[in-house]
Amino acid sequence: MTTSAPPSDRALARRQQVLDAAAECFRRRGFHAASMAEIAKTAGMSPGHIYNLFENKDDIIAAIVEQDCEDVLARIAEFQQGGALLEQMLAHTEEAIDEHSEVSEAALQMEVLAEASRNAKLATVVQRSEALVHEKAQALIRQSLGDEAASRLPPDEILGRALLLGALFNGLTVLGVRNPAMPQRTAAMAPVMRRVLQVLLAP
Amino acid sequence: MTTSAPPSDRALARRQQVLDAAAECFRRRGFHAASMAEIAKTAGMSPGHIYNLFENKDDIIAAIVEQDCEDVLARIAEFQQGGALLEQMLAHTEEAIDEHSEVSEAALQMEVLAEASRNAKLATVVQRSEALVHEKAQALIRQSLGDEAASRLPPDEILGRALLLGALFNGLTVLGVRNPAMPQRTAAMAPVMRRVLQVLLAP
Amino acid sequence: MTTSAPPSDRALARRQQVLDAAAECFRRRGFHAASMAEIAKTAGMSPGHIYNLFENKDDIIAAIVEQDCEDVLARIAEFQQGGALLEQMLAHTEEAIDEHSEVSEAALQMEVLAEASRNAKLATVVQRSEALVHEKAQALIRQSLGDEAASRLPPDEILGRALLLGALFNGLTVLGVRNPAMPQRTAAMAPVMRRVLQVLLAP
Amino acid sequence: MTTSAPPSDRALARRQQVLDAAAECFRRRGFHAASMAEIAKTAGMSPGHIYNLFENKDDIIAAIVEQDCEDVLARIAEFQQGGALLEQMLAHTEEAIDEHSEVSEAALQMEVLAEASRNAKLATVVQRSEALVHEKAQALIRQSLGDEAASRLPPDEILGRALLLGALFNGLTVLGVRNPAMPQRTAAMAPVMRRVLQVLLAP
DNA sequence: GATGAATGAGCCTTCATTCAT
DNA sequence: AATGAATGAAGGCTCATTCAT
Repeated sequence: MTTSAPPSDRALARRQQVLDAAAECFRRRGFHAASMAEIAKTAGMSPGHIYNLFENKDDIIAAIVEQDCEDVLARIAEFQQGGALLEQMLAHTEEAIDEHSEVSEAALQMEVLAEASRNAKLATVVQRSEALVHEKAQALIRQSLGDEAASRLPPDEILGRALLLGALFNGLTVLGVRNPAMPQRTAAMAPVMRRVLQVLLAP
Repeated sequence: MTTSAPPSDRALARRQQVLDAAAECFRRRGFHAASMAEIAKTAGMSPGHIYNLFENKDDIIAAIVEQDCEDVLARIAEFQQGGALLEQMLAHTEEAIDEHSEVSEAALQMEVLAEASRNAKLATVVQRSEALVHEKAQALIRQSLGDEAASRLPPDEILGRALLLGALFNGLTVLGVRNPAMPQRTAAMAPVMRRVLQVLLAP
Repeated sequence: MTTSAPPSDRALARRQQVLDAAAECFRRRGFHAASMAEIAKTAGMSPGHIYNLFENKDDIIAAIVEQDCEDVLARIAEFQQGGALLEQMLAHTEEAIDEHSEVSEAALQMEVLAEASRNAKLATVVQRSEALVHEKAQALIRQSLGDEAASRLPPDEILGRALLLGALFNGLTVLGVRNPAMPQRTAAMAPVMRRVLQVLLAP
Repeated sequence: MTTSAPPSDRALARRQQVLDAAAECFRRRGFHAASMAEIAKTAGMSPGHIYNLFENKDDIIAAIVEQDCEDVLARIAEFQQGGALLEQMLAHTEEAIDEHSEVSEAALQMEVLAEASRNAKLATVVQRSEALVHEKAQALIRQSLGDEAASRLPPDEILGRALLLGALFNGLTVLGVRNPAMPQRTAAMAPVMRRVLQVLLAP
């Protein structure tokens, strides 16, 4: 019943095909409206075979979230090697805003979160992902402040900054759905955002 | 097809029953998983009768969003009469955080947004709601700054502040789902949040 | 439970309103697609009240068929007083063709017949109507031939002619549905029809 | 959405199962009263699977009509090879009458026609079927008359004869519903019918 | 590994009919 | 006599999932 053997390389590649196809379908149609048949067709395989690679539909979206999480961690790692965090973010504020509020990606995020609030397995994945990201984010902030300065702050200060920074970016995603296509949005937000980033990242 | 006569008081009360029941079901199960039968049962009426009060299932969630919008506007109006905005928010930071990140309400919000990105009718309602709220929020910020100070700011400055403030609160909602039940969350965020609010609301 | 008192004049008029409205709705939408709500609205009364006047939806269509039958009998009676049958029909061949193949009426006829083949009550009405019409038609043919000539024919000859005449007109109705809007239809059929009528009605 | 690949032999056989089952159910209960569940059961498969073979319920009845049409065309082709048309018809008049007025088949015809007058897709199929049959019928009549004789007739004469012949047989079908089970019906009509056929098919 | 035919539970919606007023 | 709110059964259809091949 349960998969026992370790997945072969071939199986891994097939899994990735499904993940890519599913992400595309979910973005296009939403999690519920995308049918396994459609995903199978997009992935170039039969519906039945997907069940040799994934437990069920929920399992697919969980795997997508896990992969997204790794992307975010990789992103953070880049920052970590890029030197002064604050300067980097100030330099790419507009891009960051645009990227987070891109609507089709934002829609998928909402879908995932809605689903996570009542699907235990997905909730686990989402929360683990969140935990990992927060941990890294705190490390990044701490490093950016310098160890001395960081150690002089109140104990939860770094946590609070990381949480709020996360909230801010997630809020941009929500904005992407609630208010798509306002032309001056990015331009209006950027200067304000820069001041907020100062507050969150400066010593 | 649609009822043309203005709905009677009785019908209005019945509609409200359905809206309350539906909101509860959507929170509990999600929009797709909540069946009309379940909503009907919760509302204490037959499934068929719901269709005398609402066009269809989509119409129900649209009405819920409209009502939420009115609640938010009422909330903003209270602030408007409560005097200095910044002081009020600084005084209630913890409450605001807790309230926005309450998980069952947050789940419903995610559901609505996910649905809105693919359902034209709902999208219209969500976007109109967003527009109204933003308008009021800008008025509130302008009033809070004082007319002189406001007029001296760059043209999109107020817009940018309102957008970011909105994003921040929506981000708290997302946090409510991604990271439910971290005990020190509110305590850790509040001081940081207060500094951010200063940046967003001070002259 | 059962209606006991004889229907008042007012009730009779209300019944007629319903019959007219229902006939209109059935023609427009078909028997199944026309809802009692629509009929009620068209008749200018509430759905509930229709059930004070008719047993149920089937009862309405049965009453319509009965009324149609009376119309046909009246039509035959006119012919009976109009003198030579054959000459009358030859003079109005085109009209008769057009009238019988008019599509919206034809559609209703099909609906009724389809329904009659499995609704016992309606079947009774339809068959009684058919019997009455046939009887009158035979009388008409007999009268048209003259009693002497008629008496010299084989016993079932008149019956056969009446049946075939009926079939022919019903066939035009079917044609109205199977082949609506062929411009030259009437013109092409009329001369042939006249020759057939000669065969059916001449001594 | 729709299956693009050509249906396999297996699929074709399954389709036929459904068509046979549906025709039986429609005859027994009527188009509207026959449920997909009943059809599925009769066809020995699950309701869901029918939708792998047919677009929807309407599509099934359309396919039935198309098949009927082919049967009729095959019938006409037999006549075409059987030599003198008039003689053949005179020799089989009784059978033709009985066959056309067989009640359960007649009921299905009525149902189809009623439905066709309101369902665009079905209407197309019915009208195309009618057109094909008429074309063949005219060819048959023309051939039966001999080319010389046919060419000497007025231009719409053949069309008129074909239309009337069609009407006559369709009228028999209606008779099958309006007047089922009159014992002497066939015997009474046959001689009259033979004289009418002379008029329609003789030079 | 891979297919795709097949299942069947369950959903939204409609509508004839009833009944309290 | 008349209303129209309310019922609830039933229908067409979808789709995640299974399984014989």
